[in-house]
Amino acid sequence: MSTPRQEQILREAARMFAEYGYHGVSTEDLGAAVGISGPAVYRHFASKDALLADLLIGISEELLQNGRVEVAGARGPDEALERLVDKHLEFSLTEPDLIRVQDRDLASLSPSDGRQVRRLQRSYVELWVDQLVPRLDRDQARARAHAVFGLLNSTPHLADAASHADMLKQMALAALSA
Amino acid sequence: MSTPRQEQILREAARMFAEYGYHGVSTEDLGAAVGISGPAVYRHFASKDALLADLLIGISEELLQNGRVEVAGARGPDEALERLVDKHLEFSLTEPDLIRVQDRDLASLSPSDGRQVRRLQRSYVELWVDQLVPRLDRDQARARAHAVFGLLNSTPHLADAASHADMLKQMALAALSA
DNA sequence: TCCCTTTGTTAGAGGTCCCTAACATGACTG
DNA sequence: CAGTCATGTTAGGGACCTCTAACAAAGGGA
Repeated sequence: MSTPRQEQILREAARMFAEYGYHGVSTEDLGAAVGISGPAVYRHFASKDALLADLLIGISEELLQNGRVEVAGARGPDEALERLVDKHLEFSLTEPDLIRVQDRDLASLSPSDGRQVRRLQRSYVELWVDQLVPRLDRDQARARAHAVFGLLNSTPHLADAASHADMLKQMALAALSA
Repeated sequence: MSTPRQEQILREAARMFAEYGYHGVSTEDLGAAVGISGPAVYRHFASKDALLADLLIGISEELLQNGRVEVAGARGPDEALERLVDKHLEFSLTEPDLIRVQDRDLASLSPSDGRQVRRLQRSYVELWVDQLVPRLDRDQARARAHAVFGLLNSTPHLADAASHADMLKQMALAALSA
């Protein structure tokens, strides 16, 4: 389904999109990053749009899938929230570029791909909201979830984010319970 | 120093850059947003780069200036932190577009403008860090400050952020004390 | 009244970008 | 060994983008 070359291009694309934005990176840049010409990228992706869609749909699906597994494995909402925080943090520590691209270049997707990504993201948010409803109404819960995402997704701004993982987890849990 | 027309263009530019990114908005788009042609924008700004620089330097200076005033008016670090949270939140509620553009399109600035903006941002961070050092070492304090910025800057993702201002403040304070 | 400044217009130069066309080459496969 | 497929290459078309040039019109002194 996905060749090594494709994965390689996607990884470099994530890095460059995170820094310069989708429109700030040319197909020539993308090819050069993996040692091929610009047009050769089209042997592996139908279009630059499709490449971005692959990235964003992939990350959205992975986040949602991870989240569902954690919630299913938890005994109750409190444990579920702690596991969601752990998993989300792990993701944002290992893939800060993808985290950054996801909310940065969503508007550059085609309308149909944009809808799909937003639908996946909404499902992921609702997963968190479901664990918060025992204590809050859904509207507050949604705002709280987004705020915690902002906190956990701050890792791209940190030089050595991994060394602060524990602290970020404690901050997130404190914010969830405030 | 700054004409009404310039302010008008800057406001529309912030809105469009926040949504599509600097490279995703053309000078024609910028002009059209205020009812003039694309080239007419150059009667008010030397270049598209200069326009972005105006935006980013302006917001960075305002944040830093606001922060300094709050810290100077506080009796101690705890009160200073609460006032910093209040002011930052007020800013991100009234100017979500600028908040978004600031960390999104920084890489599109000229090297020299980029340095200036990063210097201002660093000073702002250190303002927070200074209030946290009684309890933490500077490295942890910096990570904590960035995480709280992420939390407070989540307002662009919220439909009706203003109605959750109180909750966001409590979350931020809890995260600072965790 | 005349001229200068300000702020707009359209035309277009020069460059970049996405993507296709046409061709090359090496590895399988019958 | 001939043919096909996968994966590269260079050349270039057509669109768009930033910015300049050349000109117009309106307002405000001297």
